[in-house]
Order: sequence, then C-alpha cells, then structure tokens
Amino acid sequence: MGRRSLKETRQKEILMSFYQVAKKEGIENASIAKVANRLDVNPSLIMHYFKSRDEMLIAFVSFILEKYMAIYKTNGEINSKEKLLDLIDGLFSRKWNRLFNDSVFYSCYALIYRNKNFKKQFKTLHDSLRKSLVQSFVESNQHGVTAISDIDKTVEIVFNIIEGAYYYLGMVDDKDEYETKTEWYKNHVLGMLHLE
Amino acid sequence: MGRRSLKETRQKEILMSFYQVAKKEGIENASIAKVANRLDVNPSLIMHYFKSRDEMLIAFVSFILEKYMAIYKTNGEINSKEKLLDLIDGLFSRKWNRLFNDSVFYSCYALIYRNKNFKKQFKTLHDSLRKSLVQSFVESNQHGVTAISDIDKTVEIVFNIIEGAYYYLGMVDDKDEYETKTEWYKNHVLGMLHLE
DNA sequence: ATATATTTTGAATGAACATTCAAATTTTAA
DNA sequence: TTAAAATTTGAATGTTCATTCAAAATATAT
Repeated sequence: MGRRSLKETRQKEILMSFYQVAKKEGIENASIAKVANRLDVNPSLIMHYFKSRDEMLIAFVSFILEKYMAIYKTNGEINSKEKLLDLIDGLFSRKWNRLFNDSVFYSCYALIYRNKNFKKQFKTLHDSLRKSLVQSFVESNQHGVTAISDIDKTVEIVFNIIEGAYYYLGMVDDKDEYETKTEWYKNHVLGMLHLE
Repeated sequence: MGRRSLKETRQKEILMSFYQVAKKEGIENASIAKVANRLDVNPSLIMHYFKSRDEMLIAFVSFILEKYMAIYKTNGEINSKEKLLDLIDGLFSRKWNRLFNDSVFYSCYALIYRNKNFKKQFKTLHDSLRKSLVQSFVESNQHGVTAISDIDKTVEIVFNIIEGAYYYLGMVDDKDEYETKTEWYKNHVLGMLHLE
C-alpha cells in the first residue's frame, strides 16, 4: 500500500531541467531554485529527490555521459566499404556534437581536474568508445575492407583527431570554414586507413 | 602631485589570486571575497580595480590567453632538422600543459559557448598559434628540412592532434599510458612530415 | 473507509554573494 | 607642511544560495 513511486521519472526530469538551465547560465550557476522554477515546482522537492546539490551534480555527470555514450551506437557489422565510410561520416557529422559539444559538456569535463571520480568516469567512457571503434576496425580488416596493421594505435589517433576537431570547431562560427576543416580532418583519417 | 598609481600591478595581483582560487574551487566559485581573502585585502578593494565581477572575468580571460600565448615562443628560424624536432617536442612536451591545460583553462573555454566575445578571443588566439607554426614550416621547407606540400592543411591537422591530445591526456593519470600515447601522437605527426 | 507511503508545498534558517558608499589612510609633489 | 590623488578599509545593502522541517496533499492497497 501507499503511493506509487515517481522517483526515477522525477529525477530524470530534474536532471533535464538542470541541463537546460546549465546550458543558459553555466553549470555552477544552475541553482536549485532555478531548476525548480523551470519545472514549476517547489525547490524543496528537488532536495527530496537529491540529498544535496553535490549529489545532484554527480547524478548529472552520469546522465550526461550516458547520453554521450548513446550517440555512438554502431550500425551493425562493418562488412563493406560503405558501412565503414558511414561510420567515419558519423564520427565527424555535425548533428551529434550539436547536442553535446557545448558549454555543458566542457564544463563537466573541466570538473575532472578537481574531482577524481569524475575523471575516472570520463576516462572510462572515452576508453569504451575507443574499444567500440577497435571492434569496428577488426571487422573491417576481417572483411578485407581495410588492412590496418596496428589497430589500437590507429584508433587512438582517430579519436585524437575527432576530439581535437570538436575542440577547435567549437570556436568556428563560419559555416564554410567549419565544413572545409571538417573535410580536412576526415580526409586525413581516410588517408590513414587508405580509403581515399 | 598625488599618489603614484598601482593600478596595473594590483590588477595583475588580483587576477593571479583569481586564478589560484579558480584552480581550487572552479571559476564560477571564485568569489570576490575569496580572491580578496587570499590577498589579505578588503573585498571592496577589488571592486575598486574592477567595476564588477563580470569585468574581472573578462580581464581574467584575456590574462589567461596572454599566458597561453606566451608559451608558444619560437626559438628562432627553423633551419635544421634538430630545430624542427625541438619545436615538435616542445608542442608535445609535458611542462606547458601542466600550467594551463587544467580546470581553469577548460572552464574558460566552456565560456565561449555562452559568450560571443570570449569565442572570438579564443578563436583569434588559436589562429595566431596556427599562423606561427605555418611560418615555421615555411622556413623548414625553405631550408630543405621538409617538403610539405600543403602547409595550411598540415598545420591544421598538427594542431588538431595536439589539442585532441591535451583533451584526452587530461584524463590519464597513469604515467606510462601518458607517455606511450604522447609518443604515438608525436610519431604520427613526425610521420606526416616524413621525419621518422 | 482507512491506513500508509509518497509527493509536494511553504516557511524559515544562516551563510555567502556582488555591490555601494563614505571615511580613513598613505604617498607624492610642490 | 599642505593639497591632491591614489589606495585601502569598514559597514551596510538586498539578493540569492543550499538546506531543514513540519505540514499538507495525493495516490494506492486492503
């Protein structure tokens, strides 16, 4: 007996609201009052679902990383050149960094330098993204699409280029420059894989 | 007549204190009171030298970018393979990102997504760093050290790799992993320049 | 209908915040 | 030694902050 729990739903709603506020005003300026206000709800309700703002921030970082991870979904076995090119295109596509390569994500990233746990979480995420690409390259090698000799090293460089790209392109407003340089980065990767 | 102005000195002291506080507690948590406390000075003194916290933050970002720029000083004409290798070593060396590739720098970077002026400042800085490397490659080409065909594109990729490296290596605590991957990144660049 | 568990509110706390202002102190040149 | 200009302090402002607590409202199972 008793009332049905809304805990998980409510917590996700709250984190989403936190995200929206953080996007506009910065992560540290996303106060409980503002997050509550956005949901048209009493501030103390938020304290009911998260013991403290700190705990909320911890949950938020996990929430962000979860979403980030979800973008990198493989579209099945890499058994043809087309599939591989699609994969690479996806890595450099504009849509997914529109979602996450913004203020909020880098603000979270900045936290790793002051918080060991955040650092570990970020590292784990990035390493698992790398592992996923390793797997794809193993497949494309097996199907004769590529002949990559040192897959680990190659994947490391590829992600290095992707991450550097998002860092720099975050500063680029000019659409032409954005596209030109994205092409440069992507072509360099294709060159590495002998796919030009 | 009247007293000699300490404005510039004091402002720099204040910004340095801001930096120290921001390093420990995050940029947004670096309050005027804390910055003043660290200098053993009255908080209103800070308001005397900066009209508002906002203006202080603006000055701070310029201050950070200035320091960042200063690290990239070229050691004269690139007229030998040794000079070029030194230059590349420097770009990947651990010392300079120890100073700036930390919480504070990325927090500042995160601001570009909410502030057009910061974005422009960051862009300008990064582009001028790129220009400086273009110049170095022009020299190394002229002296027959390298035979780079598309210097602009090459520099773009090189910086892309450096920036990606700092992003990822920020998460790496393990010394061996740090060094191994740094070597990978650097060797890839040397390969691009046919300098292995 | 009643007991119960959960959601939600509302009021109150004290601390920290940016900012203001006037007054005090210190240095400098004439 | 005096006037001027700058530094520095100290007290006060009202706002926002995270957090607490008790009370109210709501839904669910028996």
